[in-house]
Amino acid sequence: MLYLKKYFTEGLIQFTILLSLIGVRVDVDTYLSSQFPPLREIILGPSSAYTQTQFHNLRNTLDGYGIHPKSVDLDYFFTTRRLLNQVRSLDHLRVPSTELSAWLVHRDPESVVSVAGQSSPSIVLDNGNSLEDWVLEACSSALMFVLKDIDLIDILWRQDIDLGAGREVFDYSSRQKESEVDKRPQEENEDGVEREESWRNGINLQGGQTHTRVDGETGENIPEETSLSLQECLRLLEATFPFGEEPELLFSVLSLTDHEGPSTSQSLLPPQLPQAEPSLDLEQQWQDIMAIMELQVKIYSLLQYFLVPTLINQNVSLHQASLPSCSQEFPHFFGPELDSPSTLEASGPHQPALLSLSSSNSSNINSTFGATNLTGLFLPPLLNGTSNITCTPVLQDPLNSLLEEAMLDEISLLDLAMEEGFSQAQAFQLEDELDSDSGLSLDSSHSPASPSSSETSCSSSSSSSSSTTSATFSEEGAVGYTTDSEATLELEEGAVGGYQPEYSKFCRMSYQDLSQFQNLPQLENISHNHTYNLPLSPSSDPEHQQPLNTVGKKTSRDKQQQAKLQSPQDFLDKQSSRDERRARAMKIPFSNDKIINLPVEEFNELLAKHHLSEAQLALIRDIRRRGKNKMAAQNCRKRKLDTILNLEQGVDDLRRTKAKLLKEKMEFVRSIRQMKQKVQSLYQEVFTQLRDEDGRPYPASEYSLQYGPDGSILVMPRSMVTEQSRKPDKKQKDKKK
DNA sequence: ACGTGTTGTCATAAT
DNA sequence: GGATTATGACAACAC
Repeated sequence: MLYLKKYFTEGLIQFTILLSLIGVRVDVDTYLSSQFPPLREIILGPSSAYTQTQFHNLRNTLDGYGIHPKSVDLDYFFTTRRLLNQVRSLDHLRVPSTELSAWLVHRDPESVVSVAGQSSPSIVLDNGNSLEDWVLEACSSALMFVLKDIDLIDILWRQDIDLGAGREVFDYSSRQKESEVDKRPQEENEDGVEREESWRNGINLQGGQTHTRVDGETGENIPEETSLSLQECLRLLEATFPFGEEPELLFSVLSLTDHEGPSTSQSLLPPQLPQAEPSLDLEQQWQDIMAIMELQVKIYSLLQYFLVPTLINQNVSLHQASLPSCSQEFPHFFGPELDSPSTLEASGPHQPALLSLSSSNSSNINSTFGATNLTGLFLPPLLNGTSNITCTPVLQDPLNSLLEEAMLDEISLLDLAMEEGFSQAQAFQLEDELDSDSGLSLDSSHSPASPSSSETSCSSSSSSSSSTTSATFSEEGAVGYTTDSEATLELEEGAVGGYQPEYSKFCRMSYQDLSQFQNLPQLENISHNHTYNLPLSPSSDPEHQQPLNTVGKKTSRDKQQQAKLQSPQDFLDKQSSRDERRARAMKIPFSNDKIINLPVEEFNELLAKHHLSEAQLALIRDIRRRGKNKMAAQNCRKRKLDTILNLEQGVDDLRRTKAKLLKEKMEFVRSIRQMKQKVQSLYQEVFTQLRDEDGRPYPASEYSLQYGPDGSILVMPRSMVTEQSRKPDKKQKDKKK
């Protein structure tokens, strides 16, 4: 059981991320919600650590967790939670819910590009399945991606064969042919139709139990049965794709996989692979997964050699396909961060992704759990330093889409830099602009009132509940209390008791709550030594005043103050708020806490019970007004701060969106440019083959092809075209085409 | 001494 | 209309 638990706690997160990277959506909700609530908390974030507190309202709730109808908590609670989740989701790798679906690129008999995961039923992880089955499924999926990539390379080769002039048998051990193909993208128009068809056949991938191979000579689909086991595949791949070797080796493998016996020519595994290899232990599977990832990186890097411009025009993701050299041009974009010690630490064996997840917040996600670091988590430094995955030309596979979402920012920068000819300095500038704050210096990780700090405080206090300090906090729920003795007093008096302990359970903190922890070592540098006259504090009763700092070691300032004190009464006066001192001076017979926090009816009853002078009544009303206003001011400030933070986040979101849209725009522009080139080449080809009645070619200087309104194509003298084009602009565009 | 951040308080408007 | 809340402005205070 420990064995399983170890893998679950340390490996589940990594597995989830890994599988997400390779295109497998994992349902972790079942596990997280029913079995591992802490994990869910770590991944999805604390649920309510960023909500403000209104002490006077808590007493009206059943358990301290409810929200007063008039409280801003009501909408603020949900809004904050939602926004926080959104913020977290921005940079976190998203953990999809409710299903495990493997995108298995497959090849179907209808010669249509399809992705199995889009239509195939999802594999839902339920608790009935063993983890081993799940792991094996994952391995199978990962392997299928590797093999899919082999198919892709295979296809590319067949593409070259089909497009070759003589359809000669290709020498797989030579890349000379590839270079030749590279050099003649425009010379194959004669074979364009067939080439298109060949491409469709070649790219026709499918996952499943059968592997349909496209015959290089006839173009027919040849179904093949597959029986290669996971181990066999891994051994084959590992033995054949050693790192650092030349691409020629890959060709040899492709030759084997495509043309030799059944033991090597079948690439896709049956989904019931766990049954095929039930003896594989989890560690082996994990190593296999890592090996697969490494192999994928290798294959992706090798794929860069194969991309030819003609393929870009087919069905290859343009922006992916056009980045074959980005790793060489911009290694520093990913390299330093990936190789940074923090990344290595985060991906260490003892604290894998968990620490990064739990400690990250909206402001430092990029540095702890960003997409870039995700690659760093799973890719060997030597390879991920070149970020092959992000820049690798691949077909429209789920890895691509997932990576694109997770690494959008970085990729966008790279794309912008390369596509638009940005200088590296410009790219860095844009990156800094995207990453930088809005100048407000509201990094939540440093703000005492920020959600992250609140969460930290909560976790720290709850995690050390055995200590004297936090014991006071957790037992009395005295968030915001000045002393634990006061809390005890409050309980004894029962004035507003009954809700503080429940309140503490949920670790909700008010705006000023951090003052409670100012003596905690880890928080000493955060909070000033302001002592609040908090509404819940019963310290207003002079007779019950106790020295402060019973919850921790005294600060030097407190010691100095205490040294200066000449009497206990002076000390009490020093520690009391002005209103408390006034109340004491006026001999108000009840606490300021009651004055401030009692509901109006009880407050009036309280006043009626005692015979008070006008001065006392006026002071009591002032105390109540000021006390409520003080809380209101605190809430107001907290709201203001939150608003600023949210706006800041909104600015970041908009910047990301802008970068994404810019990237898409560049892709479209490039696509249009390529289409125009293609149309132009077709135009030239058609035009040069046109002959007049005498069999002579039309001189290009005098004639041009024009699209008729009914779709026909006409040969027109340029003089006529010029006249027509003077009127509408559209025709001029047509003329250019 | 000065700047900055935090907090309490007041005045006022809004609820 | 009174009670409460929200918020800008100011002052006091701590660092």
